Amino acid sequence: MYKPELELYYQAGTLDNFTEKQLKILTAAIQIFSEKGYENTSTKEIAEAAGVAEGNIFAKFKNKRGLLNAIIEPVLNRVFPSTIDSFIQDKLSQNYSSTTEFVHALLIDRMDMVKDNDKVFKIFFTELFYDQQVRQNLINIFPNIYWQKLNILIDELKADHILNSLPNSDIIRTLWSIMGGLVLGYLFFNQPLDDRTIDSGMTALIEAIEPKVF
Amino acid sequence: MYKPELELYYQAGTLDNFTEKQLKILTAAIQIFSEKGYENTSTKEIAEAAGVAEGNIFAKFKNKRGLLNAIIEPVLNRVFPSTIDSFIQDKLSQNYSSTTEFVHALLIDRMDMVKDNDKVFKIFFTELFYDQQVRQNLINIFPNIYWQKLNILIDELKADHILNSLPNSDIIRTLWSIMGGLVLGYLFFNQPLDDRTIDSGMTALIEAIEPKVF
Amino acid sequence: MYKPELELYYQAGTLDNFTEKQLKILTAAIQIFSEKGYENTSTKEIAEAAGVAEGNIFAKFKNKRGLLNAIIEPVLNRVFPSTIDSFIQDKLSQNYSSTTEFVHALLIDRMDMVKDNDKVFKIFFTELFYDQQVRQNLINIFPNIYWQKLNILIDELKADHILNSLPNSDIIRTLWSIMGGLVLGYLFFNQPLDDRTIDSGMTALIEAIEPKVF
Amino acid sequence: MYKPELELYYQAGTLDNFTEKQLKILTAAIQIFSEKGYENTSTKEIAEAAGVAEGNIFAKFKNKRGLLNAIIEPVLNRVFPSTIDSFIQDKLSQNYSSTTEFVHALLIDRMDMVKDNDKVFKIFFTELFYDQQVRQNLINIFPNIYWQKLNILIDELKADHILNSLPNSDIIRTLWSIMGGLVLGYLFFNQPLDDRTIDSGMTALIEAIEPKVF
DNA sequence: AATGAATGAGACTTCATTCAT
DNA sequence: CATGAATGAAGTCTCATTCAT
Repeated sequence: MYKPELELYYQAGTLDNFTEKQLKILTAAIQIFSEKGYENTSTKEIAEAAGVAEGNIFAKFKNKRGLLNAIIEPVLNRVFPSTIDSFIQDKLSQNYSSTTEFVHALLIDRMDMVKDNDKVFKIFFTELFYDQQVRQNLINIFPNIYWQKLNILIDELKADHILNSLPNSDIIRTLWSIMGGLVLGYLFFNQPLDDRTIDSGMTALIEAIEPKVF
Repeated sequence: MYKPELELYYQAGTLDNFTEKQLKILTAAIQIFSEKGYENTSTKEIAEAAGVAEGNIFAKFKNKRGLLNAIIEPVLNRVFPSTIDSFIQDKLSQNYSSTTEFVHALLIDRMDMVKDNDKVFKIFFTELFYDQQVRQNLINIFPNIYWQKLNILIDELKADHILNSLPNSDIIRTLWSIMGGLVLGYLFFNQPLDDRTIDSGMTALIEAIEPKVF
Repeated sequence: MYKPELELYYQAGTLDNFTEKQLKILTAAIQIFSEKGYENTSTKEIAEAAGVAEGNIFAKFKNKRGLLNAIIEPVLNRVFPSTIDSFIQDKLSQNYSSTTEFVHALLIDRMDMVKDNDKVFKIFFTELFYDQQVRQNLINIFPNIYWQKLNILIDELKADHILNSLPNSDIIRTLWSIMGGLVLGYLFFNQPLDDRTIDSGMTALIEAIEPKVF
Repeated sequence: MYKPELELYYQAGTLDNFTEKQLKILTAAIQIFSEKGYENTSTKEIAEAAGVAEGNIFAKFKNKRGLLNAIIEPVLNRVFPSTIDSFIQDKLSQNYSSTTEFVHALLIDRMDMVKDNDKVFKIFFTELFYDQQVRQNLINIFPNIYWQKLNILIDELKADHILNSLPNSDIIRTLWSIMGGLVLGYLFFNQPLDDRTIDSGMTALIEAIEPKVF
């Protein structure tokens, strides 16, 4: 469903604006940034790996930071909003009949996306923890309206006995803690992200957020 | 129990080898590294903030990286091993009577430590995700013997019906996912780490790893 | 026959790879190194004298040492081997009829080369005495095969009564002692290296190494 | 006759003014300067090798250059003048009966001195080629009066048929070329300076400067 | 659009020297 | 006399960025 590496961009047809050399730059940058980190990579190194002249980087991406942003922004602007959107809009209409179904809908697609774009996500998370600005950008992605909708959705899922009665913020944190644990383990600590592992995370998550039955 | 910032070092009396100016450097570095990141901080900036000549940094810490290591190493060499040790040795003898008790023993002290040394931990986690070497160092902290003991301990807790029957690796991942979620949320996303929040995380963790009762 | 300063490089067309600014750097470096010595010259000083930005030095020569090597290497890799080669191969075929002729063939060209590239040779000899590595490089220039050929040649010259019966090593040392005396006197002690002086050295050398007649 | 290393100083009783620590500094400096060169040696390194505090160097020798001068000056102020003096005054009275005798008187003692103080001489020659000031100091050692006396002496030796009729400057250059070849070969190129080698140099020198017999 | 030589600010680091103790 | 922490000028080198070709 998601295909390797530049997959995140293709979907929007964004890459149509890139020349072949610019795509080489982007690919090389993703490779090297993910290996050595943004700060430890020089533009010269990227140009050499891409097989182009250094000046090309600045012609298209304005400056080095612009190149990083071109990699990070799709995660920020496309992955998160669309995730939330599909979560709220599409999935809402599906009337989950069980917590398992709900959790499943959330997890599977996202994990595939991470695996298919692992280098991009590695860069994203690295910068997320390194750069206050990136964190702020992530936070700004979610305007109040989202939180309101999300809260309404969670309240409804509670009423339907899909979620337990913990505060919404706790449910959300548990959700991204488990998801984050899987993803960061995979990206940074060579841990598996196969079906069994995802299932296991799903089980833990369900236990934590489903209503207790008596 | 743990007191602010340089607390991590004091315990071992390590700071006895530091002159007053060197302590000022360390304090300034912790402050600025945690704000702007290691790569975005110049040694000149640190020296100015510390009110000393730049050369002092290199006299004591050899180079800029040595200064970072002086901040990170206590987390690596003292926090983690002692945590594991106390977890395995001390706690083992306590014969936990419930999952709640077991989880409580793990969480509370560590969270206090994070709160009291938040800048140091922020630097640590930032570098953990930024620097492959730091990750390797963290991994090397845990020799095989630890994993063996840990597995034995978990097996015993399973037999005592303190933990459920999931694979040990899943239990461990759930454990540090929930803990990590609390800590990273606190350090990087301005989320609370008060007693209520910790309790909530504890509850989620317990639900996920305690045995199901019928 | 040899023309001033960068002559040593031109012969090989090596300088085709140099931009105008890089040539200015090389020329300035030769000038200042020969005046003040490598260690007492800053890259900033060279850049200013060359009228270029300091960064250019490192773009072409990698580091300060690389700049020195670019000056020294032609002496090492081109002057010495070619001297030996021509000495062994070309000259051998000429069937010297007298010691004078033999000595003349050795001395004249080399002395002209020294005079035309005096700054470069001054730097070379300074570093030769200052730096163990340069000495080692010089020694490595002469593989065993050279020494074997040289010994064979000397033996033949002995048989032809061109050289006396002293041990080969003594003949060689006398040869470079006299030559070195002329060169070092010229380069470092403002002594003349005109035809008369060279002739005088030649005479002394011949007296020392020609066979005695009875 | 000359004993190792600090021998050059002892003779004058100069070392009476040195404390034990200062002697250690001097010894360490001679060792390290001769190995790595003056510019590549830090005062800290010397202090550590001497087992004293860095400040001691400056208390006695004023600055780093003062330490170098303390090593070089004895060569300059004691070795050369006394050599010349003894050459002119003492030896003159001996009425050499042959060139061999004359050369022998010059060479033997000097060579022993070099061997017994090899590190000091290595430093001296290195600096001689590296530093214009040292060369000037060496030249200044010989006031005109010396040259006049030397010329008179050489003229007398010519009249006595001890030396040939070459210009005095040529005789002098040949003399120090051969001597220099022996010494520099020994100090910088691991060549022997044993009796046989010295004899061989002596022979070459004699051939070059003795009168031709018919 | 593409090149890569050139720039120069600023980074890290070294090190001779000072001086309070 | 002895110490070594502290200084800060000066050094080498990196690197994002510009711009003429």
